[in-house]
Amino acid sequence: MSLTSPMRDERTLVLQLRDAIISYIGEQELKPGDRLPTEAEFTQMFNISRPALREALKLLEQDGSIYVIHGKGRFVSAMATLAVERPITCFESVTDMVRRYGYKPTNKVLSISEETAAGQVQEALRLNADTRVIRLERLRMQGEEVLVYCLDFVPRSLIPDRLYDVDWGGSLFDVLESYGHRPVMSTATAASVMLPTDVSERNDLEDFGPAFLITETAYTQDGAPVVFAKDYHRGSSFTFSFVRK
Amino acid sequence: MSLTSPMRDERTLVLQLRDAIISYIGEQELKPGDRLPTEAEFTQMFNISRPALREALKLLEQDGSIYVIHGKGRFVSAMATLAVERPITCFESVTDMVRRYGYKPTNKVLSISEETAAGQVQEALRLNADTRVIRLERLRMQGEEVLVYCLDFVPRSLIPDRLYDVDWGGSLFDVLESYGHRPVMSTATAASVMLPTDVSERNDLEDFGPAFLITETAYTQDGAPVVFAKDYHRGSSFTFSFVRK
DNA sequence: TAAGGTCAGTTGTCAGACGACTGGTGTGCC
DNA sequence: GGCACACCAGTCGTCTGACAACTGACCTTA
Repeated sequence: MSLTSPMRDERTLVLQLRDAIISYIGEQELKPGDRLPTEAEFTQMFNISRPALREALKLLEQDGSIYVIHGKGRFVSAMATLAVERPITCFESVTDMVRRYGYKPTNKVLSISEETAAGQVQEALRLNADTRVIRLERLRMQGEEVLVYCLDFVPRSLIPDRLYDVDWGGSLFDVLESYGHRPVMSTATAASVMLPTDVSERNDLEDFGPAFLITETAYTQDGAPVVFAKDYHRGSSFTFSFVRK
Repeated sequence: MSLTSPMRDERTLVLQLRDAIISYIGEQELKPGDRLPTEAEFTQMFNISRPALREALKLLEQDGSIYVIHGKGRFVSAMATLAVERPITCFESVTDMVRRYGYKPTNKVLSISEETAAGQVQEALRLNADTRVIRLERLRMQGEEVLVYCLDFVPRSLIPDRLYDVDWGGSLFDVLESYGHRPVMSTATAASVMLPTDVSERNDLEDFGPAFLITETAYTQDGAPVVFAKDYHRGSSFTFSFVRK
């Protein structure tokens, strides 16, 4: 059993190993509680050194796929069989998320404006009291049906162009990336709420029903907050999955 | 800088190291993008070997707290500063979760019965068509207010006692643990819904409002599903946090 | 001046060794 | 015969030392 197809160098050996072990568990149809090959067997199988193998195994231990008993061996854990395709903990844009549900959404910009950061927005984006932010209000539609009502805030300084020169109809993350502020992760909270009455009245959304609200602050790789968002997902159209451990 | 207070052996060295590095980042007030000490420096600092250190660093890489550039060094990532206290991805009983929100909940058993598994329940618990399950319906109350409406299903075979000999007023997980079926993880989905009308009518919950529904299948360490649950959390009382990356 | 080579610093990988823990086996004592 | 204990093989935990590969800066040279 070799690791990479000849020409593929790709990533670091340890990550390849980790995936190879996952594949091995799948191919051998190992069930939770089953014993894994020993370190010695794995190193021979993949023809790699023990430290490299151990780093890969440690990764699997950390995410709970396997567990180890000193002096006995390593064993498949329940987690290994509980792969959720695309959990809520995966960072992605609303646009991509909606598409994944099989929708072909169109975006409708309700309003784009500039204002002074305050309260929740100011705090999340770590701004001074008098800092300007862009306020973007959009609807994600599937045909005539509103799927998500999105309210985004971005520090004005990140986008030095005129507001009307920017295409707000696509993914906000793409816009930010084009200005060198690509968000890569976020902290978020989820709650179940009704749409704010002013929003539902203005947009004829009285029948929107219970909304799945994700309040999210997105950060760049170097830790700078670049977006504060409140996304109201139509409850009857979205279900979010995840693993708890 | 030593690792453990003298008498503390506790866990494996690598895990101690991981936490020590996290502490180091905190103490030195390293910000995202800052460079970490080299492997050589760390091994001297903690007086441990390089393989052990590398395993610890790999763990931090995996969860995104740090990133590495071959030939340059390791750097603090944004994730390191985004610690969420108790994310939704942490497996815990509804009882514990509610307590964490500062409530002192009382449990009210609405009904306990036995029925034949079917549909969603049968599928989640991987049961045959004619298998018996326990159906447990409860309310978590704070004073007179209902916080959560819980509907649980457990394979009958896991609890060989008479239903009325069991105390269902506490954590269901505790009951299962006492029979040797402690759940340790789960797969779950979250959605925003209204309470089923029969539930709200029977329990006088017409004003419950939008509910945060967590549909969860819990598993033991060896991968056996032991609980299928639908927990309707009062939307105005609960917010769930998590990190996306 | 610009292109290229060289070198120190850092991470990636390898090899071999010994310590620590687990479970089973066998022995000796009662 | 039964029980307690010592021993031993198997496995994971940790250490030491070494070399390869990559990065960036410096130096040399055309």
